[in-house]
Amino acid sequence: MVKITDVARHAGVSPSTVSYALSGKRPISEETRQRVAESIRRLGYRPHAGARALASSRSNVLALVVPLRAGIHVPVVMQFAVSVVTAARLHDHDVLLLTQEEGEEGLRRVADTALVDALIVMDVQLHDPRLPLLRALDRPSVLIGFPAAADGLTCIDLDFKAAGELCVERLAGLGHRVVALVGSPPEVYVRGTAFAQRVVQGFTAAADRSGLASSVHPCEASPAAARRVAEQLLREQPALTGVVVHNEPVLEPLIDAFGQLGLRVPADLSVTAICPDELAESLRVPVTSVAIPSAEVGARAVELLMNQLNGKPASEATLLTPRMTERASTAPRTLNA
Amino acid sequence: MVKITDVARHAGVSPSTVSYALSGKRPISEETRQRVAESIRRLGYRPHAGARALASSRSNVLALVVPLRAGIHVPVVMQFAVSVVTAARLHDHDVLLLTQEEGEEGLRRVADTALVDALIVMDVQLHDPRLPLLRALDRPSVLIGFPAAADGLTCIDLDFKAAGELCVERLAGLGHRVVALVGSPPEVYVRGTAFAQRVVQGFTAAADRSGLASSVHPCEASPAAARRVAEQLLREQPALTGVVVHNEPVLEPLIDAFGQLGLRVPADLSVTAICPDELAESLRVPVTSVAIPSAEVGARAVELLMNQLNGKPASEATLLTPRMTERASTAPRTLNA
DNA sequence: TTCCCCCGTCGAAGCGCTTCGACGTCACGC
DNA sequence: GCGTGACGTCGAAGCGCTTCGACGGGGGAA
Repeated sequence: MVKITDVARHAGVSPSTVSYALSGKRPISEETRQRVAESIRRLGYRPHAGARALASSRSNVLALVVPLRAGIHVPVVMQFAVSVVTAARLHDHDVLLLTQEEGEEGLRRVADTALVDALIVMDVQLHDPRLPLLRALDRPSVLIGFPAAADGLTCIDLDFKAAGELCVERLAGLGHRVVALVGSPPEVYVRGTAFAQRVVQGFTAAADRSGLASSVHPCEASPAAARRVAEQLLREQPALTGVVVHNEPVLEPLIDAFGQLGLRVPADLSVTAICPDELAESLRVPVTSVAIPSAEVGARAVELLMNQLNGKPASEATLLTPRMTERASTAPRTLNA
Repeated sequence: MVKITDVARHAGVSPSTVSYALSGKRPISEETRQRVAESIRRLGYRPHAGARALASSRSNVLALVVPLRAGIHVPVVMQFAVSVVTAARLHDHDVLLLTQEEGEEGLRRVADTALVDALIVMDVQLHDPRLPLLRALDRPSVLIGFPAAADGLTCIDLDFKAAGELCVERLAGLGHRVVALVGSPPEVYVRGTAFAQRVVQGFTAAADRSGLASSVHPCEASPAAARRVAEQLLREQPALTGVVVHNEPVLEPLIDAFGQLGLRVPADLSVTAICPDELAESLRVPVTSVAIPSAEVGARAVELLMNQLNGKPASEATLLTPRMTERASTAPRTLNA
């Protein structure tokens, strides 16, 4: 293994000079820098990560905790993970993958052993048991999602409340008067997953504000459940002309089910969704949707951590403004009349 | 930060004794071990990962390279990643997540900096450009999937050829005489993804052996493409009664498309698939399928690495025997006659 | 009884890097 | 002309851990 002393000897400088040439933490003359760079290239030198971590107390690794629970949409998680890795690499950091299964002990372990410099935690619950730990840890962390009390914690997420509102307002703007929200599976609400609840809040608030009749329906992630919800909606709200869907796997089956029940989208029924753009675009009837910007959230989360690692003050809350893309699933109600 | 010398002092032993008590690499009396354990508990000691890595030249971290390409089914990747993390933890290792985007340089980096002890590489191509590098690297690696020449490399995967055969044989056993394979998107074959090609081989070989008329159809991962393939199949092979699907996102749309074209599954058409069990089970018509055992592959991959890290000889090839689960999508051809 | 060897423990020497203080040199301002 | 800094570099001191050789004591073999 070629080490820093080998490079130093080869370049005719001291090891510390090589180190400074590499880190830029002290001025090094252009000529020396060149010579060092050349020696590094020639010898194929790679600094030893462990030695570096020990000496600098920086591992240049971030922990990413991914959820495994029922009811979360896997591709979104994956896309998010990838964007975190990509963003981290831009800052010369790597990403350690932890599963939620590891729990608080896992977080404590990677933090206390100095395996990682900072943590990103996904799928935050309203009253997440990990919050006290994250506050107490001596390393910065970013939560994806907002718990009930976010004080002292850095959080980021799509503004799901605004997303819910946006979906309703769009329908209201098209003249729809009776709307329903088809939401995530019941267990997601039961365990207090913040983003799901926020969508409900936004949906309800906006419906009330606009004077719409509205209802909320959690829905299992299966075609059969979608079918049941569709039937139930027609039964209970015969005047229904607008549906907001916040449940990726159910979006397509639900539209199918409405179709089989004689309701065409968008002729008889307008649908808006909160889901990744790729999903919304790929359906038979492309769906007007609020995007879940996983890539942006991931990148921003990394930026927030980097700021903290570089001693900048931690901004507490970052809510990303939802953006809606008009597609083929929405139409003015006048057409249905 | 509490360090090993603190523990040693508190327990009235030397640091090396603490180290040996922890690692078990030398005999330590039960009494001393107890005392050390108690001190560790009391002081909340956690060994510094970097220091450990430096001194022992073992980071206890594995690299996992995940694919990002088009045409791969994301949930399978995610499930695999999770199983790798879980298995790694059982061996006191963590997992560093790399994207394929990082390429060979990424592999070299984490290996040469001693950031990781070993690597797991997914989505191996038949002529993967990373193979020479992996052979040359001074740390062990396991490939998920088989390249054209696997010599000197440890590989593991489902036996996709056998899986393709199994699907055909099942259909043949039910009396079907004309079969088709609906495969992965064209780009997957173009770039020489081993498992996709192996399925085709198995499918064709088994069909020939059984004297079946057969055809192979790559298919984009969209409902529209599924529809087109369904129409094409009916046109070109009117006598078709058996279909093998190796393309997760297309499985459901394809069955739907056949339905709309007047072919009921399994009454008119028997379908077998190679896909995760969860997918096969969740469809309207649960599909007879060969499971993709991501969890098992992940766990086994980790075991293989651990063996190599512990100095045991590296087994070269591990092919997992495919297992088929009978579900509702297959029926004897006599029924259709 | 004597010799060996194994058990249990210690001390010291690193592992390869970063960082701190120090030092010489040079340019500048007064 | 000399103090003052900034610049560029060096040497040494660790960072916290593992591991190697050594050593005293006790038990079994001879």
